[in-house]
Amino acid sequence: MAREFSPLEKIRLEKLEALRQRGIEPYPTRAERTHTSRAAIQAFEAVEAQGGEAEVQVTLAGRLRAMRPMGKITFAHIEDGEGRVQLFFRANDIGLENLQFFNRDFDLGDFIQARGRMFRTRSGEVTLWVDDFRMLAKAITPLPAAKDEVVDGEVVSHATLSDPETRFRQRYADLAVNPEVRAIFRKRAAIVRALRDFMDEHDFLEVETPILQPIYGGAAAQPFITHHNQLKQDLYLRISFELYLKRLLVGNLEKVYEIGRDFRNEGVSFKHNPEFTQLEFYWAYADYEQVMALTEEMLAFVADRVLGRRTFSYQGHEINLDPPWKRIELRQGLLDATGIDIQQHPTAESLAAAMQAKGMEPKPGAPRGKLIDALLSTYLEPNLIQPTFLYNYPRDISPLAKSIPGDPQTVERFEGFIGGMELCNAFTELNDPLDQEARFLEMGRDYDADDEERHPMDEDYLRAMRYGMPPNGGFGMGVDRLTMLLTDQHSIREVILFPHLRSRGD
RNA sequence: GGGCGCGUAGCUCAAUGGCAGAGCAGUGGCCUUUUAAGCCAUUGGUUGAAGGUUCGAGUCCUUCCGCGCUCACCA
Repeated sequence: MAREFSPLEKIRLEKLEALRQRGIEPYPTRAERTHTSRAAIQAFEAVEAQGGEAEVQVTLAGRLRAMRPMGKITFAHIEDGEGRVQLFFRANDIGLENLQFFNRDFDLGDFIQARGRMFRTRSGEVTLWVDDFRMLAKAITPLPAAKDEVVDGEVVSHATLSDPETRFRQRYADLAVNPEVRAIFRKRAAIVRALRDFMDEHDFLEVETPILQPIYGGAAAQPFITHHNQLKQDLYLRISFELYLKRLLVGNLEKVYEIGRDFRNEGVSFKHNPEFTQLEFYWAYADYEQVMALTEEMLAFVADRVLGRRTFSYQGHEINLDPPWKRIELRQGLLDATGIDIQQHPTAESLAAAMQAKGMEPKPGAPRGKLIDALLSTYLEPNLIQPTFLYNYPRDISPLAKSIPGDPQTVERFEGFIGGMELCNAFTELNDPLDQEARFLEMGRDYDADDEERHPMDEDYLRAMRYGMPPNGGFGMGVDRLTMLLTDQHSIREVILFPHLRSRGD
């Protein structure tokens, strides 16, 4: 099917043809630039501040974002990676014919290059006085461009692209016209950089482990399934890094971390995307208390680096990342929030009865761990605004965590919450291969690999553990959620460049 | 997957069941320090798609597509 151009696009295609008729290549191979917008303005202001007469000659490049032709002069703004700068064209300098050429055949959205000297206009804006200009790349489709107005020094945009569907499907257009969106992703990059620096500075080794896995594990999520043609083998996209990273501890890599993508074939929501970025680390000879302390240190470090301070606003709440975080034992937290002591209810039946007695509606047939998880999600999580660790979780929802000595039903596990949202999950890792095998069996893994209904036993992981795994603490954190917090975004889609959307036949 | 809501020009939005509109963008013209520049003129629509009710549907009904919120799901 041939591309259908809109009427607006057809006009621009005519201009493209007009350029070619003049012998001008609308997509030249090379560009020139001596200064960014900001550098040019700063260079001029520096000369100005010294009272100097020296001319600041520059060649700038960027995207045309505003044009104001006024007879025999034209003002325009171009935008580059650092900001905007005004251009001033005058028929006296470039010739009337060239000015009209610019006004007629150049459009908003085109990339251009302009040479000249910097000056300050009567109304005070540092501007490029253009003596030569050139097309760098013609835009055929008009940007959904807003018009900006400066009111009391604040930029007010009118008719900005705001439809979420268009913004996410055409993120390039969103980024091109919404500078605050670009700022979010710059901040995200700074967050990831800070996390990496923190781990490196603490002597953790960055590693990469398989995304395509014959047996998935490390979390209780549904996987995506794919297929290797030549090997005639189904493979899963990983749902966590955990089991591979802990194999590395068996290999005497004492401190390892990975930052990468996980894939979970589950519901999409404002805090769930099917693929998301996680940081996991495993730390030999540490326990969950040490991991808790390192978590506090890490987030304070990231905040210092990225924000320059440890407080920030999230959805109307002032959050403070100064250590130490609040610590609440899960049992006590649930007791305070619901009046139910989970310790008094060692079975699902007993706990469900207690919940019913409180007027709750526990899901029929749910195991005890699920009921506790539901209580946590409903009665605790939404209220955990300031950084808080919930710790000591029931064993039956934590098959990879080690029990508390003397309390086999409770494991050394914590989750960190900020802004009413789960951010991280960590525990003292189970390193007893026989106990691990028993837990896998309890969780429904099976040695009978022929039965497709059952999740196969990860025998290789157990073999690794049998070689001996040092005691260790492990940690996982959603990098997207951390970015949501530090950029004050309610939706995970706002911090993922190309969030998952249902495909559409265009 | 369930419930609720939304989908109108390139963008942002109007339109009691009764002629589909505005601002910006676009096009033509005037304008030599403007900055949402201004002034004059003007183009632009399968109202997400398909059916139905009605003399008449952007509006009401059904189905479908997509998006949002929410619930469920989610160690």
